[in-house]
Amino acid sequence: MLRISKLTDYGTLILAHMAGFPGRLHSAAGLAEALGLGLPTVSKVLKTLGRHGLVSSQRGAHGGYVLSRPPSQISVAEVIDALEDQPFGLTECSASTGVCSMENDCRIRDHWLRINSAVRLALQAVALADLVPQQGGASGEHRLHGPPHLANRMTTACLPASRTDDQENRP
Amino acid sequence: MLRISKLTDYGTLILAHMAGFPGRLHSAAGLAEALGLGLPTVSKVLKTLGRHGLVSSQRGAHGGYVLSRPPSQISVAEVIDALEDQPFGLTECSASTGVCSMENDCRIRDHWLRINSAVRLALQAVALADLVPQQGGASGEHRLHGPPHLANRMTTACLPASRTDDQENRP
DNA sequence: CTATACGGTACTAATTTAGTACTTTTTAGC
DNA sequence: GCTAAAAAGTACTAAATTAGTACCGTATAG
Repeated sequence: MLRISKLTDYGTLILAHMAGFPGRLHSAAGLAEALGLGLPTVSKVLKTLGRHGLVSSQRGAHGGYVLSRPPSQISVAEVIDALEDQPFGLTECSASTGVCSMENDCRIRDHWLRINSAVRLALQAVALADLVPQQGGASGEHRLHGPPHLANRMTTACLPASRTDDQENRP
Repeated sequence: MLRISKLTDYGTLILAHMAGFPGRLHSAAGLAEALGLGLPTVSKVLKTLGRHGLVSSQRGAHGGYVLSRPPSQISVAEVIDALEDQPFGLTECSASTGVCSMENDCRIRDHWLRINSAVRLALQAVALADLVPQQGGASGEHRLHGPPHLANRMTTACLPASRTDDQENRP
């Protein structure tokens, strides 16, 4: 339903948070704390982001993650590409070729391809740096931390969020 | 994952097909046949589209469905609104208010709202008439039927946004 | 050499989506 | 009227996805 998955939402949040501290090393545990997310979940997301080259990792004690590139050089589209399993596209036929037997005869496909491009351009136009309001600094000027609970902010349109109070459903 | 559901995809296909025969009454069975989809499924989609006013129905023997408005006046965004359960929005927080406890503190939310708007605009810009290639023009030759199987053509779509100036590139 | 922290894989559970079945209402045609 | 075609409504079952968790392996600072 035109929604991004929760993990992608978490990823965006994590990266936007990191974008507020350019160059700083963040441990998965620290990020989980700061954002109010579960450690296993944050870990999972960071591993995936690392595999896609959006963050670089430093293993061992005192290790952690850093953005691989300046926040202005990483777009939301890339975050989505990294975290969503399927290739970008509103319809499967617009994401890959050969999945639909109607393909050659389908008059709608070309249009989906165009619609996809438009959507993608819009997403490419937004960089992580744009998601950090008072970012200019670099040091801890923003307060993103705190007891966050965005338990379920993401989803596209959808998520259930369930909770409302502070800690409950966060494992 | 930024994808539209299959039912929405079917709906788009059905409506685009109908758009090729303006004013003509189509029975659910006839459409199912022409598009190679299951009758129960087509019925379900048409009922929903009817409830949202995109098609008008005529009950009883020789009944059927017709587009409620000219194909140029129905946008893809409306089709999505009618068939997707959740309200439009890439993230839940951008679709509704009050679902996320971080809301007031979330710096990312405003951006998601902007991104949503951009995506939505892109979808509103495409009308059913645009999905019927040789339609208004004159040839009435379209052959959309056949054994279709659009098994899963639709899926993710991601969303978009807009921010940076445009670089729109129209593929 | 030990504690910390990332990396990979696999599994289970929950949520969503799709599809189907059955019943009711409406209307054209005999 | 009666009958058949066709939409409308409701509910349920099954399938597919997503989310979250666990566990084990590897690297490194002190």
